[in-house]
Amino acid sequence: MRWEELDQQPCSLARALSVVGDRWTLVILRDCFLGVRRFDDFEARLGITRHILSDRLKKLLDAGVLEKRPYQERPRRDEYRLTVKGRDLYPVILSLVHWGDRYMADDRGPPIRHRHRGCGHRMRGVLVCSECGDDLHPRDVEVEESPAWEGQLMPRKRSQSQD
Amino acid sequence: MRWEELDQQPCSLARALSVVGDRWTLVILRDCFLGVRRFDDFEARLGITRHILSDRLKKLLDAGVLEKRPYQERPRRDEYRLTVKGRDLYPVILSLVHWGDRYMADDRGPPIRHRHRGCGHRMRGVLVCSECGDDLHPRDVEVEESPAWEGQLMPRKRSQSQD
DNA sequence: CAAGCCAAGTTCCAAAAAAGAACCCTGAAG
DNA sequence: CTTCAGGGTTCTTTTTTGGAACTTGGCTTG
Repeated sequence: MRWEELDQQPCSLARALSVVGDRWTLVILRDCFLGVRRFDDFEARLGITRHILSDRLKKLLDAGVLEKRPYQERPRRDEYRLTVKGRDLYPVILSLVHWGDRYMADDRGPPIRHRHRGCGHRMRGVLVCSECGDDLHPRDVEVEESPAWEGQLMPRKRSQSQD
Repeated sequence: MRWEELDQQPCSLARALSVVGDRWTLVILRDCFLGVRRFDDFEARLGITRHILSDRLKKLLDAGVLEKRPYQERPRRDEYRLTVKGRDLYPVILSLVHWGDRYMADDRGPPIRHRHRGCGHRMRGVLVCSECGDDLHPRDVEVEESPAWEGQLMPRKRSQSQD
């Protein structure tokens, strides 16, 4: 399968990755969440080539994850800002950050800490069930195919141990 | 910056992406969470070349996200399984799936539904504060540099509107 | 008024990674 | 002793990146 076909797969993960699944897009978005908005600032912070940066920003605009807004006229300059669609990627970013904090930190510990303004504490993001509020673990989640894709999604069964 | 240098960046997101940030790794892991464990099954389901699949599985083993376990002797055969480190990527995967469900679904709706065994309801994963349990939104989270990286992480300030 | 400068990109070329297909190895099984 | 299954590796062609230089429009400075 070629990368461009990924957004036609019957899988929301594959489709999401067709937007944010390449090597640089999520680091660009991390900077967006930190308040970076201008081309040169992205370039300076990311150490990414202008070529690739330009291409990725364009794709994020096309995908509706970022939008351009003028911050001055004459000369016209635009900055890149997260849309609502883009802001909704926050759980993805924060989950990745906490995974990195846990498994990839060196002896100096995690480089960034998060504090929740609501309660004032240092915290992590935790994934919970939208209905009952309990923590979610993979084994507690049952997946069902939507009838529209009957038979195309799930792995064929092998006799397999449950651990 | 070259891709291989990403794991030395003082940023947990960059380090996490040095493991799972390429085009195929997260789709491979999605299948792991669905119970796929064998080379040929991955190949058949993913439509990925054997070459790349082999390379990615090897990298996931090196990273400690997957492990090989024998499921028979004579001839010896191994399967790939998630480690605890790998299972801890579940929030990332589920967040991406729900983002895809919301923004990338076609008229047939999301291909897969999730049910929480704990409460029996169809649900989404929601990100909440580990301390107070409230929903997390980017604006409610304040980031602080750890003293060990003073000055290397945050964007330099520009006078900028807050929206 | 020419010479720079800044933000925001493009263009061009060489190097690296991915796609696609064919081939290899090991240990049964017929 | 030929075939098959599982689990890869090799080879060649396309695509993507990396790196650096060039462009464009409008200030600004001497």
